[in-house]
Parts: sequence; structure tokens; C-alpha cells
Amino acid sequence: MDAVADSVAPERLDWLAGLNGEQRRAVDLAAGTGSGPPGPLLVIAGAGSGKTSTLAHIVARLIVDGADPRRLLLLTFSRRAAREMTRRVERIAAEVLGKDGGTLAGGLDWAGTFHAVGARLLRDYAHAIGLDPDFTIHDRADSADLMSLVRHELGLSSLPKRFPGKGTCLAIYSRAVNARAPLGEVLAETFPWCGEWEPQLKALFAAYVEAKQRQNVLDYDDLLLYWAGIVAEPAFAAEIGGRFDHVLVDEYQDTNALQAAILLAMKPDGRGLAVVGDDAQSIYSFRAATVRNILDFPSAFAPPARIVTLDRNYRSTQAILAAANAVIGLARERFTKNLWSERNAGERPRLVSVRDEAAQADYVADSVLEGREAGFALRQQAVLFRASHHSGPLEIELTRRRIPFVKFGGLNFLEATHVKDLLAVLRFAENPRDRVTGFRVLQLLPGIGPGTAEKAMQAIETAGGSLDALAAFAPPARGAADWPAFTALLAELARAVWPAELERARRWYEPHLERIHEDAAVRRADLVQLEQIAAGYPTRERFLTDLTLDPPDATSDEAGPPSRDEDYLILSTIHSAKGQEWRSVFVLNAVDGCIPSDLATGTTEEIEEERRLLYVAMTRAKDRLHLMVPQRFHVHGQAARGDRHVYASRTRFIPDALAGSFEKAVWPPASAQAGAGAGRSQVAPIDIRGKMRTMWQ
DNA sequence: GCTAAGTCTTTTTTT
DNA sequence: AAGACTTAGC
Repeated sequence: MDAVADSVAPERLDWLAGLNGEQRRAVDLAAGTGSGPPGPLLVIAGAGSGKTSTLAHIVARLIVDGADPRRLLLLTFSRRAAREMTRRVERIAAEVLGKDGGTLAGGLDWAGTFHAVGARLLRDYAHAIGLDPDFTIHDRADSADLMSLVRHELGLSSLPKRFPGKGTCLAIYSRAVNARAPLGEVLAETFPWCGEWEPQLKALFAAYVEAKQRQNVLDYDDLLLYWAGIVAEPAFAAEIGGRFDHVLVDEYQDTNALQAAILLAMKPDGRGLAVVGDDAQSIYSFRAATVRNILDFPSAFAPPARIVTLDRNYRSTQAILAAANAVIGLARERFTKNLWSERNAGERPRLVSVRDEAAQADYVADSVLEGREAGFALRQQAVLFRASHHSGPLEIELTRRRIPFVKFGGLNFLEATHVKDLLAVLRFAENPRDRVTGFRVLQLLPGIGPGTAEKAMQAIETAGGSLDALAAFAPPARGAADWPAFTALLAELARAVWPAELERARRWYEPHLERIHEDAAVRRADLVQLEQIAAGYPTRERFLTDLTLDPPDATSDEAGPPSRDEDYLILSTIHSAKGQEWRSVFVLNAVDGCIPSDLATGTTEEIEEERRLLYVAMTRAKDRLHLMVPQRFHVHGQAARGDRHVYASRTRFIPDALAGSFEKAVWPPASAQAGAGAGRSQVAPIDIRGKMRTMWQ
């Protein structure tokens, strides 16, 4: 033991010298004293406090100290975070260990989301729990479709009084599972308007679970639920927990009760367990995340977990930080820390009043270009918003001005009909028992509708899940013409080599694509792109699993994704911006109704979460921060043709008392408005549009 | 039993 | 603006 310490001590001190005292303490506590695994540790890491760096140094320190990277479990919130962490650990390790750092490459392979790690463990332990290891994974949309199917089968879709929709049913189910709460409680607290349906919902969920099992599919929640189920058995808990000497969890404030139970089962005494998070940044309670996890973590163990608080911010200017602190300072519950910074004061964040969303888009586009002139590359600038569609007018404006951008969050291209269709073909070949997928594929054929699809799926089930049943199946006359080609395709897919089979499936699908969609040409390009993505995966199973658990998270406009070295502006939902930072940040629609969303003002907790959301958005900015306040904008209503506007007021999270932390601006400036007005006709405006409409009444 | 067209509702954030 | 559900026509 002593010899080891002596031989590496000097270099160790060197490479940790860049950390501050508290960060250093976190690394030391996580690494332990060398006699057995270290006790449980909680790191409260404020926004921009070097959390990722600290975590990376913890991992690197463990490896330098001789831990086996393959026995290290790193649970992150997204795959993107996992990749970033792996990259940084590799860099540090290479620096410290020199060329020996190469031993790490590929070794830190247990880094990923709870769901991805769960999927992997479940394939390993499938035999032990009577699960077929060839299960396929349903994404949210698939799960909702299956829920809809079951809902229909139980006759819930045609009741005199409207039964909750498929999405709502799935949300209720998911919350009950993830919060580990009884249905009645979930209904009372989160879905009070569905309370009357409790018995029907219970029956629906029972049937839903049965359907999943019969079809050998797992949904997202199952990945956690089955994992929790396995480790609830002490023998398995010891075995699986024993596979990892260290378990590190990032963004712990956004984990839910089920995830906490998994961790606790795997590491009952907390030894080797370290979690990192920030209670002020918890923004995922809609996914049943609970801030209680992080608050209760220390006392879950005896002796309690050690706590390290990182409150020095390295990211933002003092002016930005002061404003963000002021916003979070008004929170119902006071948080334990105020961030501080030694960075220069900088400009106060700007609260910009604009006329409407169009003016907002104009202002942002102007300022982004101006910023670029001032030396902020487009990639150093980001536009953040509460809901994905808030960026619509801006996207149009950016496209018009040919400013390249990439959008994170919201719909991704895997949700496009044609991409789902093609993937469904592969999934059908992978797991013929999957009814949602089967229905989708079968109904691509002309002349095959729900009725025939149902019979065909029944034939497969009778044949024990074999696609051979389809060759013998006789479709109605209208669907007969395309049937042989279809069965031939499936037979070939069973034999074909990956990724050639995807191309084969695409060739089969293309004529149908042309028939179904007007804009087949645009859609075909997506399918070619899908093939390129597929080429990077070793097997069909890996491709399908990874794509479901880690969908490409960015979409760009029709021009396709800009190449990697190109410069582009970042558009992102605030949720997807978590953990990121940019030199200049614009926050759209800082008005009541958007932040907080008018859909989230029901309870105090919801409003508090919206406040934290604004805090998260503001703390992404390093140097410049603009909060946009459109005075007037269409409420996200239904009227596509209506030009009804609503007058909005500045977000309640920035009351007048905080005005001192911001600089107020009106755009366009009054003088420019007057100037523009001078060029316009002095005649009173007439309502041409209104006249056009009344013409047809 | 399939398809297309029409009416009605519902709208956040994501693994 | 898209999805769920209905209706009419083939």
C-alpha cells in the first residue's frame, strides 16, 4: 500500500492542482483512503461549478489508483453526457498515465443512462427472470400505440363519456411505475381529472402489461422496473452490485424513486456510491423525478453520506450570476447555496421588450449576426425556449436569412412517419410478435387495413411467433398482388447480413413511400441518411436498441445537418440545454404563459419547477444573456387562420423588485420606430384582411 | 373490409 | 397541425 502511494504521489498532486479546494475534497472522498471502498458521497454542484470536470477527475483518480475501469458504473442523464464524460476521462487519463492511458480506451464501457445500462443488464440476466433475451424496446410512441390498442380491446375507446387518451393513460402508468406510487395517489395528485376512471385504468394497465409480455417487448419503464425487480432479490443484488466497485451518478436531482431504489439495492451500505447533482436545477419532475432523492441521500446510510458543496462558478460573469441568484432567491424553499464568481462584472442581462414574436425573431437574428461580428462564433451562441414550437417563427427567419442552425429537443427525425415505417420493417423481422410494429408494417401494403392486419398477426401468434405463417396466409384479393414480394422480403431479412438488410428493406419500401407520400423525394433522403447511421452499428439488434434509447437529438432544417466543421447557431429547449454552456444565450418568450408554461401553473411545486427552469436557462450563459419579452403573441391556441393575439406580461419570476439586476431595453428603439413611421403612409390603416375574410361569409 | 374525407379535440418538457 | 374517431362510398 505504502509503496504504491510513494511511487505515484508527485504526478497525482500535479494533475489535480487545477481543482479548487472543494473539488479536490470531492475527488479525495470519492477515491477513499485505500482501505476498502469509500463511504457514500453526495456532491452538490451548482451551475457552472466545474461539476463535469470534478466527476471526470474522480473517475480518472479511481483509474489511476488502480481501479478496473470495467468495474466502474457511471450513470448519466443522457448518452450525450456519457460520451462527454468518457472523452474527458480519457483525456485526463492519457495526460496522467502517458501512453498507458491507452489501457482505458474502450474500458469505461459501463457509462450510460439508467435505461441503456438497464437494457444491457437485462439481456445478460434475461434467463434468470424468464425473459426472452431477444426482446425489442418500445419507444414512447410505440408504447402509446400499444396502450391505444389495449384501450380499444377493452372497449374503453367508445364509452359515452370520453376516456383519457392513449398518451394520458401512458403518462399515468409511467408515473405510477417511476414514482413507485399507488394508482389512486397518482390520480389524486397528478391527474385529478382522471380520478373517476381508476378501476378502468387499473384493468387497462393490467392488460397492457400482459400484452407487452406476450409480445416480448419492453417499454422504457420496464428497463428500470425489471432491473429493480432483479436487484430486489438479495442474491442478485449482491451479484450485480458486486460487478461494480464504484457507482457514480450524475444529475442526481433528476432521478426518480425507482432509480433510487435500484441504487440502494445494489449498494445497500453506500460504499463505493457517489452521486452528483444540484437541487436548484431539478427540472424533470414531470418524469417523476423527485428532489427528495438528493435531499434524503445522506440520511439513507449509517453513517450518513459525506457532503461536498461546489458553489464557486467558473462559467458566468458576475452580472449574469447576480441576476440568476436573484431569480432563484425568490424560490419558495431557499436553497443551500449562492453561487459566486471571480469573473469580471460584465454587462447586466438584458430584458428586451419587443412587439411580437416576429419582432423577437428579427431581434435575435440581428443580434446573433452582430455577436458573430464581435467574435462570438455561431456555435458559441444559443437560443433557448420552454417548448419546442416556440422557436417556429425564429426558424423561419433564420432560414430566410440563411443563418445555419441546429435544433435540439422536440421532434426528431426518428418520429417521422417514413423513418418509423422503415424501422418497423426491421423490428418486425426481429420480433414478429410485436403487434404495434406488425400492424404498422402490414398496413403499408395497399388493400391491407386493420382487419386483415389483425388476422395476419393472429396467424403469427398461432404459429408461435414465426413469420412463416405469413407465407401461408391468404390476404383478401385487393392485397394479393403485393403479398408475395412482402413475404419474400421477410424471408430475406431473416438471412441477410447487417447492414445490407436495411438497404434491402428500403428498396422494398420505396414504391410504397411514393404511393403514400406526395413529398417522397425529401423523405427518401432521410432513409439514405438512416442507412449511413446504420453502417456504424455491428448488428441489427444493437442498431434498433441504441436508436430507441439514444435517438439522434438534433434536427436541422430541410437542408439537412450541416457538416461538422461548419458553424451553426444552437436552438434548444431549456430541458435539452441542461449541462451545456454558451458565451451568448437568448431566452425566448420570458413571459407568463410560456415561462411558466400556462399548462404548469396548477400547483406550487409546478410553478417552483418553472422558476428553476428559468434559472437553468440563465445559468447557461457565460458572457451575454438576453431575455426576450414579446408584448403580444398568439397564444398557442388552435386557430391556424386566426390572428387573435394575447397581450403577455413579463414572467412573474422577474418582478419589478429584481429589475435592478437587469438592463431594460425596447426594440426597435423608439427613434427607429418613429423613423420607420415617417416613411409610411399617413393614412389610417384599413383592415384588408378582415374584408377578405368576410367576403365568404 | 378498405379508403378517403370530414369533424372534433388537444396542445410542454424526455429516457 | 396532427391525431382520434365517424361516416360515406367502393
